[in-house]
Amino acid sequence: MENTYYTAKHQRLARYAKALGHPARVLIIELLSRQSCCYSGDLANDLPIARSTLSQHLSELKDAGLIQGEINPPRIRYCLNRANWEEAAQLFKTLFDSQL
Amino acid sequence: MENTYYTAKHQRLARYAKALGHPARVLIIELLSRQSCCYSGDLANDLPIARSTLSQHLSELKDAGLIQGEINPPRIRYCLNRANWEEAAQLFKTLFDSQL
DNA sequence: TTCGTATTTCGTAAAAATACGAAACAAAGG
DNA sequence: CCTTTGTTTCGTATTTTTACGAAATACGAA
Repeated sequence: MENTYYTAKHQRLARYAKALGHPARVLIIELLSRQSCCYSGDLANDLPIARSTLSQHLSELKDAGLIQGEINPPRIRYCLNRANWEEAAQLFKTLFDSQL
Repeated sequence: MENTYYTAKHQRLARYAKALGHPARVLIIELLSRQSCCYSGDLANDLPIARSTLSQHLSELKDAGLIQGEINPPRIRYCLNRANWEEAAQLFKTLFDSQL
């Protein structure tokens, strides 16, 4: 991590961008940002992928910090991680605003 | 492409996001958006990777439509693709603004 | 306790991304 | 023509991503 070339911001931005780098994850995020929270099963109905694959995508979004899941047995409720979502929004905004 | 789940916007957003999903590419884009255009060799000095690897990253950004290169022998001048950059900015903005 | 529901983890396979150095290329200058 | 310069393409190796179905887990209800 002792890299003088990439700053923490570069790395975080890349991390968030990568998490959004698949249409399924974009759709998941879009659904979550519109209707607050969702259960994995509800998401499964809106996506053309196996539930295990959906679970993997959810894990990636979670690892990147964009979403969080709270257990609500026997289901798991996924919501945006608002704090990180705000950070990501800010990082992207700064990048896009920096043009001449 | 006949997928009723992912819209064209989801796919384009994912494409742009994926292109930004590596710190080297974030840095490249940041440099380009700040100082209009750059030569590949100049970028090489700011990045901790081999020139051939840089060339690959530039190709990916070009394939995603975020940058364009114009030949200026014996060098190649890379610039942002402004139209697509605007589109990407708009797509991200819409995504981030759609929260409750 | 056994069953049913919701979801994840495991095992695995195939494809894509990342990286490097060597070689190729294209154009200008000697 | 030969060399130098800037850059890309090729060949290759390693790692990561994407995807699926089967099995495991966790919990409430019967």
